[in-house]
Amino acid sequence: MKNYLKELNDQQRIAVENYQGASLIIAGAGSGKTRVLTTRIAYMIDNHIDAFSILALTFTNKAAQEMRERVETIVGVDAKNIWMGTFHSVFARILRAEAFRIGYPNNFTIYDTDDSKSVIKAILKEENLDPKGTYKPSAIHSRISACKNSLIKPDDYENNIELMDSDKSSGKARFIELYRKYNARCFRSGAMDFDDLLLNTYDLLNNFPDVLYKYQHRFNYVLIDEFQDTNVVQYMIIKKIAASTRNLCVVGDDSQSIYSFRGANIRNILDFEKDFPELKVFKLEQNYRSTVNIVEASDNIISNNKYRLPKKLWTNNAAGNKIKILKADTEADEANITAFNILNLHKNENIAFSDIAVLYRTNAQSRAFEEAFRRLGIDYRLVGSISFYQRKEVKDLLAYFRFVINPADEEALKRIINYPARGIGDTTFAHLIVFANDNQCTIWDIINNINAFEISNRIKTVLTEFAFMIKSFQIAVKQKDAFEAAKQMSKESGLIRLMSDDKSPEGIGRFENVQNLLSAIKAFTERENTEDKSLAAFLQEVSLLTDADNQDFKTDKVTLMTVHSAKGLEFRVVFVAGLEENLFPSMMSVDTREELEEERRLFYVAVTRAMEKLYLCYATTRFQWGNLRYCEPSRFLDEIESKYIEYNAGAKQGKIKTPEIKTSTVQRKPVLPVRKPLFVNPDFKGDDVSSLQTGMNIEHNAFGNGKILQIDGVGDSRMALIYFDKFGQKKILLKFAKIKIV
DNA sequence: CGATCAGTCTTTTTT
DNA sequence: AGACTGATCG
Repeated sequence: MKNYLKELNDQQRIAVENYQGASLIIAGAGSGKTRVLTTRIAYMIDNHIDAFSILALTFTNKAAQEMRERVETIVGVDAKNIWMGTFHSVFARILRAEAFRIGYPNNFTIYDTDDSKSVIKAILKEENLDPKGTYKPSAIHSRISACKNSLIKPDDYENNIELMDSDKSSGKARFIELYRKYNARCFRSGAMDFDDLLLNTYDLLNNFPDVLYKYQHRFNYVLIDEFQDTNVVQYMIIKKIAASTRNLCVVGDDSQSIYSFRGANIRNILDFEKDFPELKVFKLEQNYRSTVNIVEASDNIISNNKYRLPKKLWTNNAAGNKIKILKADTEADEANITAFNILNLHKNENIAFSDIAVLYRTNAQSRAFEEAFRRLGIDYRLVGSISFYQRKEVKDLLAYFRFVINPADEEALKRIINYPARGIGDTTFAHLIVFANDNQCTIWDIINNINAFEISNRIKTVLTEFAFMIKSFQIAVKQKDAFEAAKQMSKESGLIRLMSDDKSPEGIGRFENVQNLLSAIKAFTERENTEDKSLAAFLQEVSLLTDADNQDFKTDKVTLMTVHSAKGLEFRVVFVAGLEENLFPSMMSVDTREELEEERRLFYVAVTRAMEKLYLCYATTRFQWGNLRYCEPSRFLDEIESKYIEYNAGAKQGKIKTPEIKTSTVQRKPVLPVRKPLFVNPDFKGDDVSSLQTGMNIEHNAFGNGKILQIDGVGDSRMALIYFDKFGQKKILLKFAKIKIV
């Protein structure tokens, strides 16, 4: 028997050896899931399975990287050839090769949530809808996202009477229209949002048999980590890819499913059993991570959930310390008590800071801890929801790169066109959008033909200079390597000067971030085993990185992060903060059993991160929206049997007061103007525009029938003034127009 | 067009 | 309390 197999227990080893066919590995917290997955892959390669034919999908980029390293230590360089990554990054890679089939440029941009919301805001503005009323950008976005994650496209949505009716009755009748317009706008910008990466991959496999064939035959073995957190599209995609070989191995723990708000669906596990009736089920129930107290307390917690697969974790580890409950007066007090305990652990028990984590429900809670830690000189690393690449100054420079690579990218253009200030304000940009809409072309097309349009000469000059600069950047990107091109753009755009002029502490921080971005590009171009070192490849990679992917957990610092980002990690000591009603469980999630059970699974995840010591903290008062609130201890604390718990003085007797309920201010409903939806006929064939003359009756691909009132200009600048029956008078640049003579 | 100021709204969680 | 928006003025 191979040496690495000897290190496994019987359940683990069987799960490794049975790599053919469909497998469901139900792996409890701390049961050696990653070890099984990596050993299984190594074992496959040892048994002459071609590394190129293995696809392994993980939850984070970091997990993929670590898994690759671990496989490599067993089987060597072959591990480099395995396709390993997150759903999003692997599919983005596939789409980059195949995007042309669905009408996208291969250098398509990936829109992050901010970009998506900004697109929605722009649409709401054009449609004169109130972004604070019924149509909140974030609400629209999450609804669109939910649709995409459940494979409901605009046509499906419109045909679904239930959805349409519920929109009507809730006053959101125009949602479907916004959904379509949002998609159209992204498409026109050559951009895909996170959900499109999944949906478009699905479409690709579904609509192009040759593509499906190609990937089915390329990936003979598919492995999925954290399967409980996959959503419908993700499952549909892997089902398609694995359909011919049926070698699909999924690993997961239903008790750790914490992403249903993102469309994750525990039902995938049930569907998997139905779709692959031949599957073998393996259960990993021995916990190697935590003490008896922690394992049994976590079992107390999770047994309150009704919906779960039967399994029982056990451990051979020591009984360990009791779980300590810390009661604090305020959030600052909570942070101080935590900091104090951390210093004690560090001094008296010689526990490294890097072995300690503070976990909380919401990112906003980090602040108090940061302050306390700074005051007491405790080094910490903050894993936030905003990654390095989402900081404003970094995104600004990235936007230059994005736009140079994909000049259809409107969101990028919006960021850079007047930054640094060039005297191109909102009004001008709004004009450009109107011109682009009228001409059914991109804003970049308009800028390049700006002389044909009615706009002040000052603006024309500035825009022409801008276009000249962008074109010089485009040449740089073609001729130089990613780093040199990036350096040139950061200088010549004026961004560097803008940053270095700002001598405030924040300004210096921003300047450093931009320098760090350039260093990251440098490192990217010098990296081994990355074949595509273009700036475009760099952009794609960083748009899918999370903050956790960027952290190095090796330096000796205490880790601060949300429970969500702690998934998959473990620490010798864990503090779970803010265990109060309306915070953990969240106020938003106590209305239904399903939501509450998800909060409980989240708490379960938090507790099971701890190896040796666990502290559960709560405060009796907390500042929220500038108001002091009284807090009740979390109901979850009562779910742990008292024999596993040790209270600090008076911890259990929290003051119980009903929190004040903030009454919402009555908002006046905006008057909605009527606007005709625009239907663009994709199959429309225009006549030769040079034959057009004043007085002709014509048909336009988007605006329908009209009459030419006037034509002026020559060459590319030739424009027609047209009166449309449905849209009134418009000035249209003939270069882009699709017009038929009637 | 851009800077400043007042008023509004915010909190889940993330690829 | 702090970020963000929109209105007003230079």
